[in-house]
Amino acid sequence: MASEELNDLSRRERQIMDLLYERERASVQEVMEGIADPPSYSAVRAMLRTLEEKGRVTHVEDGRAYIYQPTIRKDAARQSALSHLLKTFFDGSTENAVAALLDLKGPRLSQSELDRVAVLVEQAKKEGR
Amino acid sequence: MASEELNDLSRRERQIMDLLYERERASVQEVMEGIADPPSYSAVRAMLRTLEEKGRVTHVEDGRAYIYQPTIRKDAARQSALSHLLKTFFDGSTENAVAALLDLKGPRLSQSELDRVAVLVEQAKKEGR
DNA sequence: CCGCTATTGCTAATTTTCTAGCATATGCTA
DNA sequence: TAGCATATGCTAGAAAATTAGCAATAGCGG
Repeated sequence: MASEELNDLSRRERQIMDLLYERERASVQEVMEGIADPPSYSAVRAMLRTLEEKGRVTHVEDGRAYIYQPTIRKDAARQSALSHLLKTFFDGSTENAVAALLDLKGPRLSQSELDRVAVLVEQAKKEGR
Repeated sequence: MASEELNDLSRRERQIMDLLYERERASVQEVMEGIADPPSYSAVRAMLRTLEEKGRVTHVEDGRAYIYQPTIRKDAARQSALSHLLKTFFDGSTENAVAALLDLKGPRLSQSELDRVAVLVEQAKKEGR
């Protein structure tokens, strides 16, 4: 049961998938504009076609234009990416990951946001009983 | 000022870098064994050489064998990866990311681990004053 | 010392990725 | 309705990634 997550994608394909997850959906133009050091319009089209063949994206038509979006839901992709990150960089430790996360934005985290995070942790504690 | 993070690496190169971060350091053999659907020994060697040319890894000799490790420190690479993940999947929201993180392991998170996370959040709150 | 094994240095070939650009269709506007 | 701008469908080519395998060297066991 092979359910690859972020493997088997080439560099540019991954860039495109990332953008599609960030934006939820996008036209060829938008994909191209959203990528740093962007490939040509033509190249983006070709890669979206490839991704569609691989079953990673679908498109719907909006007028003449195609709007693409990932086939795997964002929350599933998220879990998978997070899981991989945890394994690769945090030795599987949720605690370490949270620490890094809090560190990342440092003082730019608002008190209220931290409050909400605290609530989440409380909830988890209760559920874990 | 070009400080690429995880771009400009090919699929296999990324797999290798991930493994090196996970293990901190590894021989060619270990890299090969650590990768799912592994490339040949020869291929791994070639890619490690490429990565070294690109400045992403260095090696030291251990007897006849080379032991490779990333040039960018784990904590820096971590921050960068986390930052990218946050942007791509969590709309930049630390809160959402923590929620997903707590969700990921669900009930398998120990009370004591949650306690330590709570402490981290408390600290962040104080520092943010 | 001799042969065996594991390792690196290379180079060349194959496969995959990435790109360009032509042909064609569709909607919009004057 | 004619012309323009913007899309897609293709196909072919160039560039990059991936792989294989030969030659040479170093250590080790007998």
